[in-house]
Amino acid sequence: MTRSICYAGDMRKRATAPIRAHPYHHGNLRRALLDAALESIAAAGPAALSLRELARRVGVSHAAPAHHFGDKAGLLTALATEGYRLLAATLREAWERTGNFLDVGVAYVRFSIEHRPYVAVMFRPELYRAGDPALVEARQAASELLYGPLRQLARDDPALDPLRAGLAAWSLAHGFAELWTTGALPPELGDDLEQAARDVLAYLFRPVPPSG
Amino acid sequence: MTRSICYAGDMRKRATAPIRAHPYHHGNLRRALLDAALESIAAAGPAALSLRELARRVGVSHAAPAHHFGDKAGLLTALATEGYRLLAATLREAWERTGNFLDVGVAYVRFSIEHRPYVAVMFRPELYRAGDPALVEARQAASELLYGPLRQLARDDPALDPLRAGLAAWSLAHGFAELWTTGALPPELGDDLEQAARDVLAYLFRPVPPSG
DNA sequence: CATCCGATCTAGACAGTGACAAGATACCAG
DNA sequence: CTGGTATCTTGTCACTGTCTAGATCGGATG
Repeated sequence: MTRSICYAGDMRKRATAPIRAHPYHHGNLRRALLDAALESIAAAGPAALSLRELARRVGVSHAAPAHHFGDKAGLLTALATEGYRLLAATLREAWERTGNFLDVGVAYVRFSIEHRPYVAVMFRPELYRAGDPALVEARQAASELLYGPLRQLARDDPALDPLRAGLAAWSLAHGFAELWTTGALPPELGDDLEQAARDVLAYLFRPVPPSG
Repeated sequence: MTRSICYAGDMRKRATAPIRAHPYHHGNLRRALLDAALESIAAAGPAALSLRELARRVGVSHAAPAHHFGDKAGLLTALATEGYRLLAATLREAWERTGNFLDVGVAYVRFSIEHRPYVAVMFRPELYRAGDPALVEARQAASELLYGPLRQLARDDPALDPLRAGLAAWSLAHGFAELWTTGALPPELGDDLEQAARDVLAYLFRPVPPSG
């Protein structure tokens, strides 16, 4: 989470207006609500999310969120979209930096853990509007970055079906991340996520030449 | 779901009492509520679950569920426990019937799809009491059935770390099932779950002898 | 500078929810 | 028949999401 939060008591406001606890216009309420939602989800999951509590925490009235997101589902749709964009950026960076397929998988796992609030929403489509155009576009972009590297790998090994092999890799990374976050994993695995992910992911495509 | 449901208008009641729409004692309210919950979760996910609506659908007062489960979390704890027991039975059956490791994975995927309501609760520990003794026991039993077959496989191939290899298999099956249910998979994969799962799971341990 | 207009936020109200307390009913052991 | 306990009901409370109407601000237009 690299974004900075712009709260109500912003310095810009104080220069022109007398000190007020609650200026009428927040400045960047949309972002503040999203950040508050991420915090809340990190603490108690998306099911326990309360729009009114977000509003309280940010210092606006209970109906203010509705204007920016229309709906609770609207807010979660925005979060999911942002999550898919962030995921796509993460995967692209990993692929361009290492050119290594395994590292993309590890990056996927790391993203799932470090940005758990996003992922907790992204893969619960019943919570948001899964047909939203911006969301669909962001999701497809992220998906493409998962399959792209695989197509390249399939050129070297004709026995590899890029679709199913990619799906296997995606499933493996996704499942490992989910099992890790739900705490379902045995403690003998240790707490070094990076190493554990690498060890486990390596079981896929073992016979494939060094790059994998 | 092999259990039969005992609803309010049971024949036994009618013999001794005049025809009543709502006899005071339901007969098997606990099971009826669990079944209603499964239906509701199948339709709208566990987040949208409403105890009062369950009570209405079963034909009891809004506070009746509290007596059997104490709490909404209590009901979900019961569901998760039951889910883990069912999963354990499914995996055991698959392993004893086929002795094939891949088939256990396929059974896991099939369970995740066919009993989606259970799984939707089981892997969202923030929704229930994850420390509940009965639940912990059921979860460990299911987990053991995932690792057991792997230990046997590791005897043939010393290079196999049973823990991490088992985790890879579990992650792969779990991730595939989750991606399938969220509809995140490309349509080119077809709609034959059994075949798709087999194809994808087969990418793990390819070099391992035929039994895997 | 004055004015208007749209974007942003507030205030109030409503039905629905989970949880709690107190009471009613049914069943069962004695 | 009777007392006691498990089961269920009724009433209530604070809280939530959503809807309505209204207040306030900021910036563009004249």
